Amino acid sequence: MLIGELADVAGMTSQAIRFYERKGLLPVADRGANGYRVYDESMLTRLRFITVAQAAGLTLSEIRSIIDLRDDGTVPCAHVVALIDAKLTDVRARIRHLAAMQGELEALLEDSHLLDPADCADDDICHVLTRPSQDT
Amino acid sequence: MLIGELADVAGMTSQAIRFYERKGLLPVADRGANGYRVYDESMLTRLRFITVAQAAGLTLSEIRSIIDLRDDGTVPCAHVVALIDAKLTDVRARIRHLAAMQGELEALLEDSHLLDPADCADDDICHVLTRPSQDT
DNA sequence: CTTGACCTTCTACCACGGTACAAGGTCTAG
DNA sequence: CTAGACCTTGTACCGTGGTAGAAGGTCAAG
Repeated sequence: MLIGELADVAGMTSQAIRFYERKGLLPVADRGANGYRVYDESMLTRLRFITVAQAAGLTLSEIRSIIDLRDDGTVPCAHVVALIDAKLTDVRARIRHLAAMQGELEALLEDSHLLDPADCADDDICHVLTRPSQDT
Repeated sequence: MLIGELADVAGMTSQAIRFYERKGLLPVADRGANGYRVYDESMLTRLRFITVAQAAGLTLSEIRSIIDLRDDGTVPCAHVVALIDAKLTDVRARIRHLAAMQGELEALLEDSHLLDPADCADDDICHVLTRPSQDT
């Protein structure tokens, strides 16, 4: 299997596969007599793992840390659970942060109805943004 | 007022101010006889506006679009309201996306309790991540 | 034997918001 | 006059996950 075919099956581009290899997510590929990378089925499993892990919100370096453990002969389950746990904490924090921002944006929109563009002073740039923080 | 003093008052670094100038968020500064940038109070208002707008989640290029309108003599309120509206839609979508991810991560953690690391197959990399998508 | 579709490497680029450093000029106090 | 604290410019770098393009080698079909 050459890189292009593998890429098609895995639903990504050849460049992405080379990129993953460079990043250490894939073993350095075997080469054919012509220098072309040659793959077998097991590589597809790996690519699918990467895709699934990415969908779970893990970064490539986190995924790499999992793969490194596995390649070292360690069962990575505990590490994966720790990563997922940390990611969950992170996601919850981001949701809180975005929810706060959502509230602020809604308040800005709300207040903007009460403001007359004719009153928007030059040195304020725009009172829709500057009033709320100054009035509160 | 030189750039360092302005930076101190505005709570940012001199480099950041030069960066904003390069990005067109600030007018090209007047220079003293020695070539140093010289600022007056009005620049502080501008920097504060940038800070407030950033806190509202606007990007520097969005902030620039507001400032450009103001500098063109147009009252930017309507544009600002449109930006805030779009940002709100964006924030809501991101929250939905993160909430979905949160649910998936919680499910993965939940399921991980039922899995025995001893069963984690080599070619799976780790079943904590791969099982759910394959079992479902 | 040429055309087209592959493959190879290397390098640079995208957004985002700056930060860091180098090499130089300037100003003020002692 | 010199040290230290400013200022100037230009350039490169950080992380994230790739994409794009150049310049070349390879292979199968016609």
